[in-house]
Amino acid sequence: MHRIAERKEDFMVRTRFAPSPTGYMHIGNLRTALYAYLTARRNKGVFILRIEDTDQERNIPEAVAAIYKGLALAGLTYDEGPDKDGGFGPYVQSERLNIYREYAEQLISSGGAYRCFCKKGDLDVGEEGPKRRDPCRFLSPEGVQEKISLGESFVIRQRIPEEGSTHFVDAVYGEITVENSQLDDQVLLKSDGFPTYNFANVVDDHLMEITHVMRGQEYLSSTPKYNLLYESFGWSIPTYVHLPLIIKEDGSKFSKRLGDPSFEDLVKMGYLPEAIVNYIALLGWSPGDDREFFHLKELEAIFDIDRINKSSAAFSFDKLTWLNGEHIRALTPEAFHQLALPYYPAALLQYDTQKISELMQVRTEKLTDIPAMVAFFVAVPEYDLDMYVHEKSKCDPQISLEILRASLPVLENLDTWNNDSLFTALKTFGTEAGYKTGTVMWPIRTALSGVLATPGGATALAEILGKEETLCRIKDAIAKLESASGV
RNA sequence: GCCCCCAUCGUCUAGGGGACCAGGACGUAGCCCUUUCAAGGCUAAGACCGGGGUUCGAAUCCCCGUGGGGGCACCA
Repeated sequence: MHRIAERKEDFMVRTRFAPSPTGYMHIGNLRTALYAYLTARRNKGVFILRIEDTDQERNIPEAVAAIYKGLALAGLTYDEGPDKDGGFGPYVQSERLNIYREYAEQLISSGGAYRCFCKKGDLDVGEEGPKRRDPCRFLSPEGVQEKISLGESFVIRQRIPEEGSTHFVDAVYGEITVENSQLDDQVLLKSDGFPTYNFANVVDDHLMEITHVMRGQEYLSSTPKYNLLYESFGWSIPTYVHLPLIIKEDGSKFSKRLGDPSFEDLVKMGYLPEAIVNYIALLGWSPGDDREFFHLKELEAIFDIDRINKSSAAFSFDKLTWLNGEHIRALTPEAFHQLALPYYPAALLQYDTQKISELMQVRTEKLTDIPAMVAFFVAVPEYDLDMYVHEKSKCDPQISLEILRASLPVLENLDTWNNDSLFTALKTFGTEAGYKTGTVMWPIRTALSGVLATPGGATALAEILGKEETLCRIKDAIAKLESASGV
């Protein structure tokens, strides 16, 4: 039944992403998925999605959907998975219970495992001293039979050798050796018949012919136990690729529970999925040259396990924000416009939003910044008069009033209303009146926006606002300046 | 407590015995450009955890120390 198909491509790289359904995509998980995906793609291999839902108490309904959604959002397409049979299914662990039971029994027969009748927590390690072996591992076959017939529930535990040490080579961390005496007789099959992760991952990775087991570094120390399992079964050991942790800049854990964003959260915060993926790729891996901007497709061509780092990496929102800006600027104007549109207030639609987007694209770092940046188009906010003070433009409220008054007829008489004609007209006006261009533009820009920074200068704003609204706002500003100065 | 892992600018990193008085990026500061702010360009400050070895020579190799992280569940 669960026989391994004879494959010609024995060397075919097969990687897997095996999340448990928690309801969201943790940043660390996303990176694990990404690296596994990239390794498969780079080697023309197969990327598999497997759902690890062996914890009955922790399963969240709908959580599997979040996994699909997350992967799709990131652009990580899998070749085999629950909804994409590749002949190695089922790809959901709760549907493989009979398989685990069968292999657990096999292990008991070969002596690699035994039944344990202790109650939960009985074997908890003490504060000090070597951990003691489970008494049940020494139970006679008769004793076991007796307890079974009495209906006592049991778990199946791995029988770790008393002597010796276990050694393996990790693709990232190199050689690792652990004394067997340090390893505990971990539970393989729980009393509810479900396997533990520790057992299921070994059985599945073998049956699914995973060549590169990629996972977080937190599994590094239990890997010797998995090796012992592989050995007990007589299976060949896959290449292990343990990934360094992702932490925060203060060195603490990056955790959803502690309020740190998940992948989905980051997207809601205005980051582009592609920028997040790009950034995540660089947390723990480097291409070897100075490039930092990558599209997924480019990563697929150059990602290399050999260049994965050992030490944990801190997640920097600053750098992600910068990279997000890079990705935004790399978008076509139309693509950016489509992304920006949902962030524009309804009232903005009276204007040429396409043009607004053109001005916004180079200035947007996060999509969520957009509403605040365009709010003035809809309505000029209350602002202080010293907004008209600008040293570099040699401007103050007095001069501003002069300029606004004088430029009003210039604008009123302008027939062609676009950025170029506006700029030419105002520049000419300034030259003739003896003002620097900047001195003319500052009060107008301020009058039109009421804010310190705008996407585009005075004439760009005027073009978008249109002649009528522009003149109206300038008159308002004149009135405001007049009432303040008492003139 | 025991075991395992890690250690280059604040952060991400390049570096795998001489090409390093350590390179790039983010962030920070300044300048240029300029119709505000950005973007772009230029410049500056900023690191090999400490101590021993090995070697003609060490950021690179070894050992010890220190610091940080991870693991020791019928969770993954």
